[in-house]
Formats: sequence, structure tokens, C-alpha cells
Amino acid sequence: MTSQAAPAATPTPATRRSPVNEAELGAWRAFLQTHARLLRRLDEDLQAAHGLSLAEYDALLQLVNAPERRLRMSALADRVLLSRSGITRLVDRLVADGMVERFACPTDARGSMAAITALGVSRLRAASRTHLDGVRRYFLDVVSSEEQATIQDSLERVSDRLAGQLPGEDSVCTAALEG
Amino acid sequence: MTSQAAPAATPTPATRRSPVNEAELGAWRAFLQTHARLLRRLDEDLQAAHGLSLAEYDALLQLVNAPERRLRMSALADRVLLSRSGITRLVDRLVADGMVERFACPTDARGSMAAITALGVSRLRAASRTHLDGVRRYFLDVVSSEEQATIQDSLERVSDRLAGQLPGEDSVCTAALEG
DNA sequence: TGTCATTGCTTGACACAGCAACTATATCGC
DNA sequence: GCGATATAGTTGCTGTGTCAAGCAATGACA
Repeated sequence: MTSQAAPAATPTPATRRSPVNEAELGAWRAFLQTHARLLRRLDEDLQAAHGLSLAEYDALLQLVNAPERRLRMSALADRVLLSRSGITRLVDRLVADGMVERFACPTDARGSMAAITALGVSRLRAASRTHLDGVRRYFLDVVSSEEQATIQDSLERVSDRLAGQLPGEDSVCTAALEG
Repeated sequence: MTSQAAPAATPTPATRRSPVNEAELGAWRAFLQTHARLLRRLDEDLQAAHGLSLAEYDALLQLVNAPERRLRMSALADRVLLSRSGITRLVDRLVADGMVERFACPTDARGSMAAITALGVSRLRAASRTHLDGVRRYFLDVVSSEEQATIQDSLERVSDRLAGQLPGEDSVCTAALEG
């Protein structure tokens, strides 16, 4: 399947010298460093308070927001940015913990679907408070609206450009929890 | 910077309801998504062209830029944002590949040091071109100087605030390679 | 309808991270 | 100097991810 990951579509033949100098790297460094610290922190908070990893949180979130609160395995994998095998194992864990149920896909006997359970919904809802609270306190409260707009705008441009070259899809571990 | 009533560094325990709504999450989503795509891509490029992971690249870079091109294990761990055991194993791999040498610390018999070898330097130098080129093409070329300034400024604020609460240090996988 | 490539998911082997336990050394208080 | 404690690094175990291979079902087509 899609053998995801274009094998270095660009072996980068003769990419000429990078005119990258120290001064230019400030934003890039801040980007990397902030992401590392922030995600580590959010993951710790979530783990400590609810015993959920960010990946699990994200998967549950995707399921809750899906049409009938269920998704095909591959669709879930795409949204959580995990490989097929990765999603199999993540769902295994969630099933073992009673937060997700797995059942055969009615329209394609090869496929299986994952559906979030009532327990999963309540666990997610509780975790959501912790998580969104962290996002707000660590990030949104610290960055002005104007800055947020700039960040969103410029980073989306970067992301879109990459998405155009790579097939892989993404997801994000945050979103308001409906209902 | 428009501290916009930055609610002090207080752990803010009274954070009940998160007034986080969908609209506010745009920047946050872009941040996560862009990071995921971008790092995946840079790692693929580096791996494909030079057989180095970003972590290895980063470690070599830290060593090259260190005083005598060598560092104590723990210092290296701090800079690469890896645990002590993690750095032990990363250095193991680099040693196995001939890019790093390990030797006893002259001033502290408990410690050991890692030093980059000539091979390591040349491998790093080659990889550096690919990596910095990627950073430039995927990120710097796509984000204007003004945007970069905003990103740097606001994200550093986020990062600094977190750093104040957490002891952990960070590092970043990029920097120009000196002479 | 029978064949065969493709697709969807799972499984096995492995890579690499962290934590906790361990060993060896250093350092502090006396 | 000597014991108690702290620190540096490694190792064992475990968690979680990937890739490659495998299996079952699908779908295109003669």
C-alpha cells in the first residue's frame, strides 16, 4: 500500500550550497525547542492525570469526531499519523483497556473498524480538560492573537508545501471535544 | 512583548473550564502538523542521503561544536535532549560506525567522554549540506523574515516559560557547521 | 467463472526510547 | 582516614514505533 514514504523523491542532486547562516536559524531553533519542551510537558501532564499518552488521546479524539464514532483502521492511521501496524497496536491497547471496540467492517470483509466505547468517551472527556487546559496555559495564553495568526498562516504554508510533495496525511492531538 | 496580561508563571491550579474553542486552535494545529511533517521529511532526507538519523546528526553536531570536539556523556545527553541511557546507546552506535570515539575522562574516573572522529566530521559535513538545505527549502524559504521574527519571539517565550518550570534542557538538530 | 494482482489488516523481527537498578567513583562531614 | 551519600555511566526490562512478510478478501479481466 502506497508504500508510504516516497523514497527520497529527491536524492537532492545538486542542491547548491545552503546560504543558511546562524542568524537565520533563530526561528527554526525556537520552533524545534518549543515543540520538544511543549509536547513533553503535555504528554507528562496527560499521562500523570489520566494515564493516556498523546497518541492514545489523539486516536480517541479522532474516533469521537468520526461520523458514527468509528473509523476504519487505515483511516485512523492516517489521521493519527501512524503506520498501519502502529495503529493496529495502538488500538490493541485501547481495546485491552476497554476504551475502544473492534469489529468487522460490514462493507469490506478484509477491513476492521474501531469504535470508541462509552468508557473511552468519558476517559477522553476527562483527559480533554487536562490537555486543552495545558495547551491554553502553555501556548495560547503566551502568544498574542496576532502572533497566533502569523504562526498559523506561515506554518500552514510550510505544511501545505510538504503535503503537496508527500502523500502522507497528518493529524493533530488537539481539538475541542464535541458534545 | 505584548504580555497581554500574561497570567504569570503560576501553575494556575484554578484552571477549570478551558475557554479553548475551535477557532483558537488554528495556530496550535498548524504548529503540530508542520512539525510532524517537516521533521519526518528532514529525517527521511538525511537517512536516504547519508544514513544518519536526526538524533545522530544532532549528536555529531554537538560534538563538533564542543571545545575540543568532545563532550562528557551527560553533557551530550543534555544537549541532544536524550536520557543518560539513551545517549549511551546512541554513542554506542556512533562508535560502532567509527564516527565517534569514547575514552575515559581524565579528571573524573567515573566519567567517559565522546569525541568525534575525522570520519565523523566528514560524514557530518556532508550531511549538514543536505540537512541545512532542507531546512532552507522547506522552512526558511517559505516563511518571510518578519514571520520568522514573530515565530522566534513568541515561541521562545513559550519555551522559556516551560523551561522555568522544568529542569530539562534541550537542543536542536540544526546549526551551521563551523569551519 | 477462474486467475491473479491489489488492498486491508495483523504479525514477527527489530530499532530505539525511557526508567529503574547496578557498579564504580567522588565528595562531604567528622 | 572513614563511612554516608551523591554522581556518572551502563545495563535489563519494557513500551512503542517501523518495515517486511503473511493472510484473507476484493476486484479486474479473459
